[in-house]
Amino acid sequence: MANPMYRQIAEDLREQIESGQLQPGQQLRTELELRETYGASRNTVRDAIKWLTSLRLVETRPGQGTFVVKKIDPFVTTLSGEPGTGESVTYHFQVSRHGRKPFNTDPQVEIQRATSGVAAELRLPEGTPVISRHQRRFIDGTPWSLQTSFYPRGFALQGAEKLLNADNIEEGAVQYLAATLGLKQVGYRDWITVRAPSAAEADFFRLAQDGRVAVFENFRTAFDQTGTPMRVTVTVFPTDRNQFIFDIGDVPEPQVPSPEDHKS
Amino acid sequence: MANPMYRQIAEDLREQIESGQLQPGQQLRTELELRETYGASRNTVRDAIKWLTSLRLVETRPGQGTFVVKKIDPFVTTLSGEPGTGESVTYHFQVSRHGRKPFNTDPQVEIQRATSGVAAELRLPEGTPVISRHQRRFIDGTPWSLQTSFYPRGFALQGAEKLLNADNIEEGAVQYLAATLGLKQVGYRDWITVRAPSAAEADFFRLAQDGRVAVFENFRTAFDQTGTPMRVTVTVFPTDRNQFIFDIGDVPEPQVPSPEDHKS
DNA sequence: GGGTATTTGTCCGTATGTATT
DNA sequence: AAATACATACGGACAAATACC
Repeated sequence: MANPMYRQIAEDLREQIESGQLQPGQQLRTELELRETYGASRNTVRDAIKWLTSLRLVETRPGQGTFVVKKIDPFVTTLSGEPGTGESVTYHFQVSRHGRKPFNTDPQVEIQRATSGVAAELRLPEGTPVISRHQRRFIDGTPWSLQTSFYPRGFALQGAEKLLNADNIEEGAVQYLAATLGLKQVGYRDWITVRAPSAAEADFFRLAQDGRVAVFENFRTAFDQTGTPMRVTVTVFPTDRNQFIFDIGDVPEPQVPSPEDHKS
Repeated sequence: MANPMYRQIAEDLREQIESGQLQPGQQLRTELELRETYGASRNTVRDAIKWLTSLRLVETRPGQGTFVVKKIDPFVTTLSGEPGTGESVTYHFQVSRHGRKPFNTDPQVEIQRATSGVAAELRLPEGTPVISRHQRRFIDGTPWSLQTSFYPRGFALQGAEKLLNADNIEEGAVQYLAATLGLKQVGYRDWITVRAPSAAEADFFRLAQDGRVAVFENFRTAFDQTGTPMRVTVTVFPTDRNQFIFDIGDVPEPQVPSPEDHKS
């Protein structure tokens, strides 16, 4: 089947991993030992390990060894909250259900020119200045997501000055905009894609730089009562530790669904 | 920065790709030529190419060369249809909006024992026999998704015999179950994860076997008017050609959003 | 169909560097 | 400081896939 020798070695090791003979977190035998075991050269053994690395089954640590990857207990985020609920509230709710502690850095606020994507969503000409509020978000100390919200700059001039403050808006941006500008968020659209992380993202999330772990990118466009987009939020999540739930229509209470149950 | 030579070579090639100097689909110079260009050994050049491969920037074709990956015009699927709408209808609607032609194989119907995940979602004991209906789905000839729906076996005995037929249920399974068993689908929960493809999945989707392109796995649990799960649908989509939309609350009409606009 | 040139894939051996313990 | 283990880099040989004549 898998003719080349390095694939056969990889297949053998893979079976040991998937059968539980090699446990998550456990160290494999060293390259020199595996060379003896399989009667191959060290480079061929390394090719086998690279193959398993690409499959995200093992990871190598210089000076230490090769280890079976530990599955991260995933962060499960319900993205279908109430339409009038902002991101922070929605996320906070979901996360605290698991008894986990989220932590957000204070937002980094900038006036930026809208990129084509953000401009199109906000129905503004490309390059229009917008308010950008960027946050890094952790759960129990683990890097969880990078989030940037974009608002039309006019919002700040029309009475929503807090958007320009580098503080969390305690009452939530949704409530704040409703109170100050009379903008009610009546709905939103989530657009979910997957791509390779940028170098900065890989660094923040402590992912390998080679892109083997991808990231979700979620574009959320929120609409006010007139059907006008009032905000675009871009959130990036590593795919190795995040899962999402959307409830559509009438769905009974969660029963604390366990991610462990979700395997084909 | 990226000290090792192969990373420097990779970085140089990457800039050529991202600057557009090397166009999608275009062939890179051969390994032998790059060896001359960079004054490195062929193996070092190959390491650089492997790095770019892992980042999904290039792909190699034996006997032909190395090519800049072409971005696939993505299939955008709206997963938040009406709660009373089945998968086939929802997907069909979305896809035809783009003037694309979906094609589903006839379902492969089996009685299987529920795995732990499916059993938990259907609230059945693990190992309970369930009806499994599996389809391969294409758009314009491109492998698009693999879908398996699971129903309690009792449904067939109670009057919904068509569930056991290896034919598409023309009126849609949702309408059929409403007509025969009085089960109205009032809502569903989508649970979205990302993982490496199995060998069979990589084969079907024509993905590399090394898992560098991941797949979405969506677990959809549908509920009837009593809040009881009536179906679990597991759908697998390659992440290199699929994106998803969820509309929550009041969202204005699509305006045919272009995926090209969605880049950070 | 067969043969040849081209290009990537596999496998080996060796030497040295770097990270960790 | 020494030992261990993976990372980088080189050079060489042959195999396999593809394209072209």
